[in-house]
Order: sequence, then C-alpha cells, then structure tokens
Amino acid sequence: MSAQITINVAGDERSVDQGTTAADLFEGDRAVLVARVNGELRDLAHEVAVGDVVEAVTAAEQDGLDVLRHSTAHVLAQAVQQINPSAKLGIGPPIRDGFYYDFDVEEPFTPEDLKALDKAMQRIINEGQTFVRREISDDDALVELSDEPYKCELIGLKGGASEDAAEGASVEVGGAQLTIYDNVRRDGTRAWGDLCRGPHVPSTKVIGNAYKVMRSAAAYWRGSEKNKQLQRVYGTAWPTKDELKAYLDRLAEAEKRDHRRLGRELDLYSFPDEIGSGLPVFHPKGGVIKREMEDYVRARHIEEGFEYVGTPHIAKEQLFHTSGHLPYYGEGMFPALDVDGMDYRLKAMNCPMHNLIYRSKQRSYRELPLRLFEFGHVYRHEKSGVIHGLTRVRGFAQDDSHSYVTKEQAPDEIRHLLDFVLSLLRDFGLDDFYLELSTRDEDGDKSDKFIGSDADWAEATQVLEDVCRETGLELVPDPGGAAYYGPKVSVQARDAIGRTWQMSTIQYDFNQPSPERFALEYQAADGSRQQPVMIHSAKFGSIERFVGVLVEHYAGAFPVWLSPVQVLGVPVAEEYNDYLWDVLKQMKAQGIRVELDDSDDRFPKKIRNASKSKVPYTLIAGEEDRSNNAVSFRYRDGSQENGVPIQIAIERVLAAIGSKDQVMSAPSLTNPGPDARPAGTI
RNA sequence: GCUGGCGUGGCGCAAUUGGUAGCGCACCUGUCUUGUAAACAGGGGGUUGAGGGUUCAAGUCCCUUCGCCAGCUCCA
Repeated sequence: MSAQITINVAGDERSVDQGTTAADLFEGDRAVLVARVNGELRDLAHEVAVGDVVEAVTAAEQDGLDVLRHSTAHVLAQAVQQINPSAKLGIGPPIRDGFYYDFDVEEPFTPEDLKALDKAMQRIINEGQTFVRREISDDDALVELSDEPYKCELIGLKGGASEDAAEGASVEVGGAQLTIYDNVRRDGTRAWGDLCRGPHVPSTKVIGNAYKVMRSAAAYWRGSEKNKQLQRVYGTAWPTKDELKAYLDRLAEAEKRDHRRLGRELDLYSFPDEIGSGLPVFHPKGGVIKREMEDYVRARHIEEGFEYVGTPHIAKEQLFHTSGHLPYYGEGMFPALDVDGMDYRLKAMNCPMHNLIYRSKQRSYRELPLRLFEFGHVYRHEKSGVIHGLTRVRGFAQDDSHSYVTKEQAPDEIRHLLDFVLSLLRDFGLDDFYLELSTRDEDGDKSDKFIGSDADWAEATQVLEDVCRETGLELVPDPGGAAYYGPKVSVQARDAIGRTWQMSTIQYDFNQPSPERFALEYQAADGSRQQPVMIHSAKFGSIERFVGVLVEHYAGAFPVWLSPVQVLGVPVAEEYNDYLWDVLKQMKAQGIRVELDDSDDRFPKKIRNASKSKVPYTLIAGEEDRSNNAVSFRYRDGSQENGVPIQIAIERVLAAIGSKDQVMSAPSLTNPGPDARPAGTI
C-alpha cells in the first residue's frame, strides 16, 4: 500500500505509486533508452518524484544516440581491461558518428587487438549486463579508483577547473555528485565499473550488433601537447545494424571522392616528393579547372570594385616585424633566407604588401573604400603531420583582398563582402552554409595571443556579429579563434555528402594599420588625417584547397564550365573520325574544350574510357549520324540522345557552359537541361 | 611536431621460415575497328623511397633519413 504521487509524462498528468521508475512508465517500449526528467537525462532506473516532468528519450534524438554511444564506449573499456587488466582508463565520450575511449597501455593496439576487442565487446553485450548507478563520495572514489590515475586526476579537477578539463571529461565528472556505473551480469555479479556521470542505457543488450571498432591512434591526455599521449580507440555505434551499414557505406563513398585519389585518376595534379611535402603541381587538366576559377573570380572581383594588384613572394624580414606577424606567427613561417647578409622571408600573408601599396601615396577619403585584390602566393611552414592533399599545403595562392575603409564604412563593406563571397560560392555549386564567428577569449587569460584594447575588440566583434545576423544564416560562436589582430567570420560550406569545409574568411582588422605599424592614413573631408580600418577577406581561402573541395563535392564530375574536357568525341569506327573532328572543330571555334578519341581502341573501350574520364558530353558519330548531319549525345549517367543536329548540339553545350549548370543526364530525363534555362552571364 | 602503420615499374597489387622480384591496367609495336563500360598478339620498363649495417645471401632483419596514411596537437 504505497502513496500516490502526481507527475507529468509526455505532457499528460499521471498519478503513480511512489517508487515508480522511469522504466515502469515506459514499460514495453524497448526503444526508450533513458528518460528526460525535468530536463535532465536520467537512467530508466531513476525513481520519479512528485511534480516531475518526464519524457522518453530514444536513439532517434541526439541525446539518446549519445547515451547509446557512451554506453558502447563503456563496453569497449570493459573489453580492453578484460584483455589487458593493466590498461589505465582515460575518458570515453560520444562523438559525431560514434565514440572513443582513451587508454594508457604499455603496447599500442594492433589491428589484431582491435579485432579481438570487437569480439570481446560482443560477448559482453550478449551477457546482457545492466548499468547500475552508484553514488560515491570523492574520498571513497579516490580509494576505489586508486589504480586509475587519470580518473583520480579528473576527480581532483571536478569543480573549479572544469573549464580547463579536456573536451569530453564532463561525461565522467560533470556533476557535483560523483557516481560510478557498475556493469552487473544477470547472475548479479559485478563485471566491471567506471567513474561516470551517466546516464546509460539499461542493458548492454540494447547495443546489439550495430557497433564497430574503427581504429586506434594516439591522443594527448586532456588535449594538451605537453601531456602524455594515450592510445585512443575509436568506435561507431548506431541504433540499428542498417544504420551502421549506411554509415560504413557513407565512408566508402567519401573515400571514392577523395580528391587525392581522383586527382590521380583524372590526371589533375600530383605531389612530387622531389618538390617537397605540401607543394602540389597542377597538370594540364587540373590547370584548366584552376584557370577557369581564377579567371572567373578575378572578373567578379573587378566587377565588385576591387583593383587587381601583384606582389612578390618574398620580402625582407623586417616587413613582417613591422606588420607584427613575426613575434606572433614566426613558427608558421619558413625560416629566413640569407641574401648577402640580409634576411628575407617567404611571405605567409599578403596584407603587409598591400599595406605598402596603400601607403605608396597620400590617400583621400574620396578613394575609400579602396579594395586591393590578388592571387597572393603564400608559404606556411605547416607541421609535417598536418599536410593533407590540396586541403592543407605549404605553398598556395589566396584569393586575397584587403578593403581599406573608414570606420563608418566598415559595416557596409563587411556586408558587401559577405554577400559577395556567398554569391561566389553559389556560382560554384555550394549553397548550404553556416557562419562561424571567431572572437577573442572572454576571460582574457590568453590575451597575450591578441593585440588591441578590449573596447576595440568589443566594437569590432559587434560589427561582425550584426552583419552575420542579417544574413539569416546559422551563426556558430568560436571563442578564442580570432586572428591576433581582430575577430573574423568564416563561411562554412556543406558539400554534396554533408561534410563541412571552411571557405571564406572575413577579418576585421583595427590593429595592423595602426600608427606604430604601417601608419596608414587618409585625409578626411575636414582636412584631418584619419586612420582607416582594413578588412581582410579570402573568398575561397586558397585556390588549391578550393579545387580539392570542388573535386570532392562533385566527385570529379564537374559542371560543364569547369570540366577540363567538355566534349569528348567518340567515333563508332575509324571511318567517322573526320566527320566527328569536323563537328568538334566547330565547337572548338566557339571556345568549347574538345577532344577526339582517335586511338585504335574499339568502340566499347572508348565508351568505357569516356565514362571513366567523367566528361560531361560524349559525342558519338556513326553512319546514322553522318548521313543526317547530326551527332549523338551520351551523358554521364549513361543516358543518351541520338540524332541531334550539329548546330543544336553546339548551342546546347554553349548554353550549359554559360549557365554554369551541372549536366549529368539527357535533357528529357531528370532535369530540364540547359536548353530550358536562360543563358545566364559568363 | 607526437603516436602507430606503410613506402615494390606511371597506377593498383603479389613475392613461402631471409634464397632468381612477378601479375593486371597503362605504355610501345603489329593485326584489327560500323552503335554504348575492357579486341588479339608481341615488346619495353623496377639496383624494391634514399643512405648505412647484419648475413654466404636482404624487398624481407637492424639503424638513420625522406615521404605517405590515420589520429592527436596546430591551422594568424
């Protein structure tokens, strides 16, 4: 005979016995992993109290999925300590697509170890162990976990220093009350336990077989280079086996799109060892993509009021002291070159040189905004381990501009730049964005990384934030990520398979042109001398990287205007070479990039090669076409349109180039095709 | 930079316990070429990333170095 209490379950008032658990409320629904009680996630074993508002949480929502993954991480840790009892535990939080757990072990994990772990995990899961929460005092925890030095360190950090704790540590010691989660077998024996804030799924059974141990790698304890490296095991976990499979398929798809692989397969660029790490070379076909981009971007800049300039790759070292880069950024630059006793540096940024162009004569307020733009080739001494294909290199061209404006003009200029970069990205087929606002740290204890007064920072940050809000795009804060001289906003673009890439950056700089640096000034209407502010902006960040991103976004199948070869002629037999070449010559005369496959391969082989090369238009001609003065189109998806009159064929290709459209299939099939669209501007 | 893994013809891969470096594609030559993803035959090409060492013998083992891959840290 127990007392009744009133609670709220999923919006409905209910009266239940005292001592009722969340599990009782959702009994029978096995999809429920944990409960949200008054907004806090709780184990299903949690007893509800008077007035509680209780909701079911399943793996369909992120919170539930995170709990599932975190519980899987516990199973992994149990498996590791089962196999190697001397392994010390680090932390094991859920992450995007899965989880990890860090271990301090004598020997790093081998691929065989990982397979063994996978199996050991399945055994643990099949045992149907329950996760049982147990509260413990700090002192008792330190005794119980005396063999786990990292856990003890986290207990010591609990509270005051939590800001400083490693990402993910909060899953262990997030609350004021320490808890240990014991894994208990069906026979009541304790299999394993871990200091953990929880909550967890009720039973390991819930994990099923929709998980996989992925890889291992070293990771610094608490994320600091100064600390010991632990061995991190990564895993993935999903609500169902099908979702696991879909995830693994996504990874395989991403691998097929890898721009390093496609660059080789499509003969776009390479990375010769002889030149050096992070120093790519563009082959003729990659050169076409790069040139089309550059030509277009240059033309658009000029339309938007930028003036095209040019500056050298190296400068006397003093220039970078003047700019303030050297004390702050010396490690990122290549070491000095001694030229007849004078130290020169490869430039890692273009702004100092643009400043000198600004300063080359007296400037009037009438000239502002003054916008200088170039493809500036910069060299950065990236650490050897971070270099990656075209996306992280040591030498690259920035599509870099600096706008010199009055303080009053700054908001408009930033708005102008943001609109401009978004329109440029859209022209290249990227149209799913969010913005990231990088600011100085709030708490000032890293302020030696930044120059300038608090008031100036606050003002500049506010200006950027206001403009970002106007776009209506999602805005993600990035505290501490600013440049040393000012806050920045960066445009993050999602590609065709949902990955995000940092593209454009716009940086508000109120420090570089300051009197003690470049002494930039202009004469105002009242005759006084004023200091401009400058706004740095790179639209694609780097040309090289953008090429890499486009290759992955399009999986090598570019829109027609960017395709290295736009039309590939394939004759049905040798006899039609001349006829087809005649058609291609007419296209070539219109500026279309054409090639004829006049090799002695047979027809089917030529089709195969055309298909593998991902050209947008394969133009086929045989007897039927020749006698009708026509050609046949074959598209990248294998669809086909026969008997197209030559003149219409030429117009169709030109229209697709002009519109910048993607063309994958015959016009009658999945899209209205270039003919149905206005020609657009080139 | 750190931890681990890996470097074999242009590319993708083989090579039992250390015991003659092979295959496919590509390339070259020849014979071929009539409608949608690989015609046939022959041929050339590698001192196994580089340097040093152990051994009768090293692609295989050891050291150094360069580079690549994954992750960490970094990315003004």
